[in-house]
This record gives sequence, structure tokens and C-alpha cells, in this order.
Amino acid sequence: MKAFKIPEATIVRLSVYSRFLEQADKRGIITISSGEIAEGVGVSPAQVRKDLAYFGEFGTRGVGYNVKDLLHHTLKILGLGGEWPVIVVGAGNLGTALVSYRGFRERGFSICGLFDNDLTKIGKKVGDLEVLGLEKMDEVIAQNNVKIGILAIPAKVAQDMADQMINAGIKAILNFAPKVINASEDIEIRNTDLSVTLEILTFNLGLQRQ
Amino acid sequence: MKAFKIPEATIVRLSVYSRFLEQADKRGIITISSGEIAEGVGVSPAQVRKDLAYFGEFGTRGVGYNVKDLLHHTLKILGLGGEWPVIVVGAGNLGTALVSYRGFRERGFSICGLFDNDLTKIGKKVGDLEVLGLEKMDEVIAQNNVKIGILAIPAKVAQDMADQMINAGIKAILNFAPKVINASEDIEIRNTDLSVTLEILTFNLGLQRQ
DNA sequence: GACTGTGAAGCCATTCACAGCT
DNA sequence: AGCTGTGAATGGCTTCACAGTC
Repeated sequence: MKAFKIPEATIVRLSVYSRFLEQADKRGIITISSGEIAEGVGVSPAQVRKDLAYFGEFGTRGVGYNVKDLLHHTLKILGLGGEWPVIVVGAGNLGTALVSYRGFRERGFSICGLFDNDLTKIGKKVGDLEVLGLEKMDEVIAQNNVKIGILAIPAKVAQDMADQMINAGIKAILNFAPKVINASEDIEIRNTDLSVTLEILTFNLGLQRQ
Repeated sequence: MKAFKIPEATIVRLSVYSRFLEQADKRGIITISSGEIAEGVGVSPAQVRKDLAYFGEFGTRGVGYNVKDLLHHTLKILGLGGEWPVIVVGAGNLGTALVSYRGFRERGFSICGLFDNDLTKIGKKVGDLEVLGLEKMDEVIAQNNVKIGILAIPAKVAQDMADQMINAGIKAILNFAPKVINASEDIEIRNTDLSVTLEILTFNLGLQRQ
């Protein structure tokens, strides 16, 4: 690995390239150019090359990139290829949907714990997972060496649950609660507020109306 | 409204400020400074002021911003305040979770149609919505003047469904399928791939390990 | 001829620092 | 004294354009 400061936007795109390459590979495509990738994912060819160049020289001048080879590299860069155990806190609609979400499994994420504090939910089955009480969280995290947690709970309790996760050893949190979560520098937090995404749409719809 | 080109990041933050102000208002706070907002949402005070300044002068020097007033302005800028009818295509786990998601209702989004092509799902009830066949989509969009559609379907059919939505009059799409959707310039598309978000986490976890 | 890899240029967003108001 | 609003400075990402390679 070369440089130190890689733009976050590059990582996001790399993840998108990676999936695109997966599809290309499935279709039997052997070689692909930066232009073809660019067209497939909606960015410029130069952007694709720049992004990949952060991590090495994967292509052949005059030819392009070998799909299988580049796919392998992108997966490795993203830390994929193995299995990442993940826990989900919140067994409401969103939480249970995430547990069953195929996209996670396809990319190597396996949900190994689903927790809630609601007694009416504890013990229920979601797929082949049983909803557990929060007191079981530490144990599950330790046993499976879980580093990634997903929060699918109301805003009010989001910070508390994040703290509890972090205490138990979680190093990265994907937060769906509509509330910004704070934690120390060494914990990676990503806030994905679904309403915010819709509100970008309404903002732009508003501009069109003028 | 002043300038023309507003950074997208500004809109994202504006939406976050807006929700933060909502919470502050509920707690009875009358006046708030850029520093307090900044701390609450994890950005710099200068950033808050710059963002707001794109849209007008909402504060009072030496004092700060009136919470209710600023909240009202942010909602208006984002195109909120009324009701936005929204349809969801895909009545799988994610689709049904989105239909029931409270966060949408709280910000003025109301799901008025849920569609699927799976005969075993059509007719089922999700909350007080009935899953409809795709052939009913045009009618629902027209009747409710729907401009926003959400895609919660497999990657394979995502582009087709997007095209069908656009033909029926949809102007903005929130796509959860792990596939980049293409459409003409005047259609606003936002791709929210849940795995991509997790993969940013794994990338950063990878860096830590070194 | 085709396509990658990359320094340089251009562009855009964020931060700084301070004038202006209360 | 406190805090906003903003031009200027900085920093960072993207695009350009071309040398290098097959």
C-alpha cells in the first residue's frame, strides 16, 4: 500500500467498482478498460484510473485491466474476501430487514447477533437468528470477535447503545438512527440517516420547480 | 434564494442541522449559536455559518440563531413542511421495513404505494398498505401526483423498474439496489448501497490493523 | 492505435480571521 | 464581550493532457 491519505470518495467508488467488476466477471468478461468501468458506474475514466492508482498499478497500457485480477485487488483493499461477523442492535422493522438482507451476505458480512431490549421481541426468530437481550451482547461480541455493529434503533437510545457496543469491543458502527453519534477517534462511525437521503431529493425537486 | 451552485455536502448537513434544531426546539431551547449546533452534529462552527449563509442571513450578531425561526427556514429550504407522497417498489424485507419506517413520516414523507411483481406478495397487507402489482403503479403515481420513488429490489431488475417509474412521472429515485442506476439529467437519482457503507468501515478497520 | 499511469492545472469546499452588529 | 457573516487563504479532489507501454 502506497500513500497515506486516500480520499473517502475514492473508497466509496472503489466499493462500487468492486461490485461492478463482480458482475462483469460473472458475465465472463476477461478484460476491461477504465472507460468501460467509468460508463458502468457513472464517473469519468480519469477518475477510475486515479482511484486505482492510489493502490498500485493493476492495468496494462494499451490493454486495460484483467477483470478477475482487479476484482481480487479491490476486494483485498476493502478488507473483504473473508467473513466479517456483524451484530445488529434493534429488532424493529429495519433491524430485522438488515438481518435478512442478502447484499450483506454476498459481500462477506454475516450477522451473528440481533439484540433488543423489548421483552416482547426477545426470543423471537428472525431467519435462523434469535433476538437476544442486551445483556447477551458482550458475550456474543467476545465469542465471535465482532468488530462491526449496526444500530437500527430510535434516536433517543442510539448514543447509549453505541457506548455499550464500544465498551464491549466494537470498533466500527453503522448508525441508522437519525442522530449523530459521538465516540473517540479510534472508533469508526458512519451515520446513514435514511430521511437525510430523501431530503436531498426534495431539495433538488424544489430547485426544479422554479 | 441567493447563489446557484450549492455544495451537495451543504445540503446533507442542512438536513442534519434541521433535525438537530427540531430536537433543540422540543427541549425548549430558544436561541442557539453556530458553535452549539456544530458541537451537536460534529462539524466546525465556521462550517455551520457558511452553510446557512448560502441561503440568507438568519442569525443575529452577538446573539445567535432563533431555534424556531432557523428550523422553519431549514425545513423550507429542504422543501419540507408539507407532505411528500412516496412509492416503494419491492415488498421484500427492506421494502416493507421502509414502509413502516417512522423517520420518514416524522419528516413529512408518506408512503402511498407499495409494489411488487411477486404474486405471493401481492394482496398482502403491510401496515395499512396493500401490496399492489406493478400494473397499478402508473395509476397510483398519477392519482397522488407522486414525484419520489424508492427502489428496494434486486440489482437485476433495478434499471427496468427505474425506467418504469420515470415513464410514469417519477422525478426522483432513492435506489437501494446494489447497482448504479442511469437516467436522464432531469431525474434525480441517489444510490444508497448498504454494503458500500459497511465496506468503508472494513477498509478503515484494515488500516488500523497495520 | 489503444489504454494506463501521473504530474500539473483547475476547481471546489473548508477553514481562517476579522470586520460588523447587538 | 459575544457571535454572525464573509472575503481571503488554504487544502483537497477532480480533470486535463500527455508520456509511457503494449
